[in-house]
Amino acid sequence: MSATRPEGYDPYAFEPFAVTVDLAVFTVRESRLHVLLVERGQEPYRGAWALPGGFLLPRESAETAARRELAEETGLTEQTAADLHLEQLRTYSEPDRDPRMRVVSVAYTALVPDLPEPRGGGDAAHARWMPLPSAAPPPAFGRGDPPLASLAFDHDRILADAHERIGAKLEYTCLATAFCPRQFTLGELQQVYETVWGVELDRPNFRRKVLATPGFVEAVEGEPRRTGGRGKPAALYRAGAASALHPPLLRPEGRHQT
Amino acid sequence: MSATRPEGYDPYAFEPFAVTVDLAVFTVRESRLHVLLVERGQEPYRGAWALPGGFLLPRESAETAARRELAEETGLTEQTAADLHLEQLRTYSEPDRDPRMRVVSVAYTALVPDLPEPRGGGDAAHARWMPLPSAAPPPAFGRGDPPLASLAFDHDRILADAHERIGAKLEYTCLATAFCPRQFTLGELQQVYETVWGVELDRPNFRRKVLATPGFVEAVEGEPRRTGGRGKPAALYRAGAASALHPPLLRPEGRHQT
DNA sequence: TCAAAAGTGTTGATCCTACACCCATGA
DNA sequence: TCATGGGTGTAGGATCAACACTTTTGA
Repeated sequence: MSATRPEGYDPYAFEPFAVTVDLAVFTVRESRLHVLLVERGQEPYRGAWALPGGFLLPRESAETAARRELAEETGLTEQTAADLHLEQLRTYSEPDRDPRMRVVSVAYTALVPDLPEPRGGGDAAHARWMPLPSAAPPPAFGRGDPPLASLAFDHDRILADAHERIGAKLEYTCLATAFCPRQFTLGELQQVYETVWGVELDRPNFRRKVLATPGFVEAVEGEPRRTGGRGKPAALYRAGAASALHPPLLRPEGRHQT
Repeated sequence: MSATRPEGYDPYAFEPFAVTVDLAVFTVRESRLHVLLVERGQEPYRGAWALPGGFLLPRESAETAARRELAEETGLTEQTAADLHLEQLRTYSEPDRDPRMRVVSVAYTALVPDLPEPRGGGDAAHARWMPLPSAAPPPAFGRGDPPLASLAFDHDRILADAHERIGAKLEYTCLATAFCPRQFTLGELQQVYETVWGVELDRPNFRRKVLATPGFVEAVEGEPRRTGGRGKPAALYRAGAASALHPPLLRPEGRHQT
């Protein structure tokens, strides 16, 4: 894809690349951030946990492949999975990241509401939601932190990058609602922030901030109410049309560091 | 790269993918944002302008390939090019983005100071700095805007994505300094913001904001001074160690929109 | 002496934080 | 009636935009 390609370039002359997608699928349950992992049934890394993923089909874009894998691994229909938040993270291409052959992987991050236990559509028999350490993720833009766990391939690194990214994106986008069910209370939305960031937020201020941002959430008309346990029932909201937060909702530590 | 790979997977059984890197190299000169383009010498899109780029060598990561291409196209030594800002943008993998074969491209964004005219190291005989329309780029998170120009392949889209990304990143990172030479004045730094965003900023406030952010810039000791034309000579600074801006430096329009 | 760019000061508006306080519900 | 979570109010501090003003240079 360049002016520098030699005239008679033959794609078969090079060692072929395989292209895969890997998914970091996050959810919030029981005030913990969880990621969807699958247990590998074969070498290499047999028995190790890995991010779900798979090869691109011959006429599939990475986006399409990621959406397909997401549906497969969560056990949802493609129809339902089409509504889930999915975004490209970055591409990993170190030559030896897979010991067998040259594999370039396009990693995606998905945010889903608390779903029923994954029942794989065949392949993903050993899929599980794994809680992440509840410590706050490293502040954005710092690399080189140690891996969180010990996953197959370079999936520790991918997971750490994804974790860091969503923490940063909560600051200046509305995507926290992607973790919530169709209708949710402001308390539930606040829990998402507190869980992902690992901090406590002031409820009155959080409420004002969210409601003051046009398009972040919309009140649900018929005033049904609902409770998270006991206490006063809360008003219900659904996600609004906005995607960016202006001005951003900064992490409390954010304002005291470099 | 997944538990779903069949046991006897043969990479040669699939149509092979080619993997390339494409570079959106930006610079600021004469108060205009410029991008480095090359003229294609062969079909398809012969005679059209395209982003520089090329194939991954067999044992090269995308990052390494991008760094190598950056050095080649700018005519700098690899040594010098190693200091330039280079970051992954995203990966483009639509099946028909190249009419000849299946090509997956990892796009990178590079920010460079105002360099001498590119004298390609052989391949890039027809490289040129092209000014971008001086209108402000679309605010972050809005997609689906019309392409800026008419480049080969899907390079319009890549360029638009890169343009949008750097506009957004100036808000919450320190990377505006990547556009400046080793030593620069605050006036030059402000010009970078004004050029990329297409707005005018208040000089006193800009100055205070930059100096109040620890690690953004460092005063150069021996008080040499320098002028941008006429007027009072300005103090010189160099880039600091910080990479993130907390709190961010928001675009003026940013605070009045959704 | 004038234009142009650097740099300092000030003021009023706005935003944010940290609270205090009341409301509605289940046990 | 008490504990729990939802929701409103408010005062002080920090931040910021706007603009006036001084300084230093080249022409």
